[in-house]
Amino acid sequence: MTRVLLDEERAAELAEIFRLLGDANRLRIAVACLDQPLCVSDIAQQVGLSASLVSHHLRLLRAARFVRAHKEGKQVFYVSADEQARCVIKDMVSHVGAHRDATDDEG
Amino acid sequence: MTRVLLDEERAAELAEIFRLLGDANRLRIAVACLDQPLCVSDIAQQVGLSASLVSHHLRLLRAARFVRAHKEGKQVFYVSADEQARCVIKDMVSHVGAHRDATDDEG
DNA sequence: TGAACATTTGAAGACATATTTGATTATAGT
DNA sequence: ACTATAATCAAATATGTCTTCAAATGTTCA
Repeated sequence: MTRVLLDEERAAELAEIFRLLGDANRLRIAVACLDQPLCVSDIAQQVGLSASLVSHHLRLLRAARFVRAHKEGKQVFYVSADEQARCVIKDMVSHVGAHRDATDDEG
Repeated sequence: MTRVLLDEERAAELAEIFRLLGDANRLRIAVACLDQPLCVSDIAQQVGLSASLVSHHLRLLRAARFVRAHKEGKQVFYVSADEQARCVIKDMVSHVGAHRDATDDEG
């Protein structure tokens, strides 16, 4: 049997991650950046939110190292920070039984 | 390549789960109930919170079917609802790299 | 320099949530 | 019936968060 231990400090860390993904808009933004870098306005259009609001959420996601950003001219592209960030989301999505799509050529 | 798709409705569902675990106290309560049923006062003592507050959080966890309850005399015991609920937490904990303990004989 | 675009920032408002406190219900034992 | 314990509930406070809006920053191009 495997017991999960969780002291106060670790609980706070873990809860912080959960809390961050606990907003539907922010979660959709995080998911949008899973597979390829997207600029703010593209994300905004994809999730149907204002660029300002998306930027606000991206700042939080970046602060928690869920996404990283790089600049190209006027635009700033955001993408999942690393494989662990992707795993956390993908595993959870599959846990809850969301749809997956094996296609590669449609976006 | 596997793309994760997330429509608005599904994002809201998933975010709801994340949000629920996004509070450190509530997360610790959920973790405490992972392996064995515990009554409210035991949980309260274990996490260092008032019984009232623990009860409050347990109500939310139960509403989301993260835990289930059964009564024994004056006490109400809470335990993780099912294997999926346990997986969601344990996977996340391991993702973040929390301690695990393989012992069986200490409580 | 000036205009147009992309993004960020700060402040304000609306809204939701966590926590405390005291009262209330339910159960067991005397 | 009375007491003690366990848990829940309701109201109130405090705290935090999401969102919007307007202004500001930085970039490209003419």
